[in-house]
Amino acid sequence: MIQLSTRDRIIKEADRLFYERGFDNTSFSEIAETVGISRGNFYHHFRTKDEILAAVIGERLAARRHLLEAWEARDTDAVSRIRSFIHILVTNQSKIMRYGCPVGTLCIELGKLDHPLQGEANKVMELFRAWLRRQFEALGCAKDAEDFAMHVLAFSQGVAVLASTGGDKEFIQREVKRMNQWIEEVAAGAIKF
Amino acid sequence: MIQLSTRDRIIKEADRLFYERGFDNTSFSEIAETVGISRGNFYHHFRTKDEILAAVIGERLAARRHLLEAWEARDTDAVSRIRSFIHILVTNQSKIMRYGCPVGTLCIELGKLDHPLQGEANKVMELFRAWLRRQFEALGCAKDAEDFAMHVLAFSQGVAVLASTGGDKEFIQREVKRMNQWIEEVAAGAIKF
DNA sequence: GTCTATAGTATGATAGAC
DNA sequence: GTCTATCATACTATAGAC
Repeated sequence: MIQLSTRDRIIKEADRLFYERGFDNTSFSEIAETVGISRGNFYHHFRTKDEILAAVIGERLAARRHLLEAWEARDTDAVSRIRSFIHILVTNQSKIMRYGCPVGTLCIELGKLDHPLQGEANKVMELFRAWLRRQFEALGCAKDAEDFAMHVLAFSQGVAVLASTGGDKEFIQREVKRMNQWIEEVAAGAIKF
Repeated sequence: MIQLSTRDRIIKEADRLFYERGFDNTSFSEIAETVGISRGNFYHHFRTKDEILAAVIGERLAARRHLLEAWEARDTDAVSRIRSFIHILVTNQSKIMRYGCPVGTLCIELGKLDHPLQGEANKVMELFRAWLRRQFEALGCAKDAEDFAMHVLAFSQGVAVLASTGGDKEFIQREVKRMNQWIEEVAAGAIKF
């Protein structure tokens, strides 16, 4: 177990707080307090709030990239890979039921704030979309791969939103089952549109 | 054209600003400025920020209730009614592509703020869910009506999130078409799960 | 009902000692 | 690298004149 640098500890806690409480609603004081350093020290590592947001988004991008690569290495067929993606909803069930999807909620918030880093946050969604698209292409859905990728993404976002506003575990599991069934039908060539 | 009272004008503008910029990110000054009154006068009508949020949610609840009643009066069959619900995505296309769904984004934001009025905001989602459930029951899906209602809600939320983070008009229309097709299959009894 | 003035607090951010 | 001030600003909210 390697000791994280102060900078990395800040990014880690900011990441968590931005997710759980929202970016705008999280203050420097809160992050500093959680990390266990003073506000002044905080500014030694990050000069502005946008700087730490950029670092958090960068970290999220890298983490997701690694995750997708790991699935690509582990799962040999495209169907299993897409199922791995969908399974995030089950793996992160309890957090999603409380705070929704970290990617979707940040994109939405930055959009409303008209924040300059909105485009950066959207890149995480982009990463998923492009990866899913490649999987559907590998499945032979050349023409519809983009459409199918967007459909899977929209599905996962919708489930996350509803799970965090009154949904229960069973709801998530039912929807995941439904989506897995849809994937099977797509793979079998049963779905044209 | 009846002249709105100052109170109603405040609610109307606050509703719009909460949707477009978010609740927390909208200040009293901004609302007062938009309405064209002073901050002091604002406090004559609403004493706290939570008071105006409660009024906005109450107004939204009433408006949606009327909308659902109007559809129930206009559309005689359940399939048409559910399609009317789905069609909101097309009707409000341009705003959804910018700010997402007013209902979903407020619920998510209040959740992260751990706001006391979170439950009130969720009631709007609840209203949709119960209405959709009744439509599916009328369709003869007694056992699965709740599941199907949640599925339609999740679908609409997912499309709204993705449309506001890189989606285009065509994406919304493709998904609406896909969902309408699914409704037809449910009505025909082709879908069990 | 509408206004001006102002209190009190929290925030993002800086300066400078150790 | 870490800390203790400190600043300027924006915000919610109140008091009181007209």
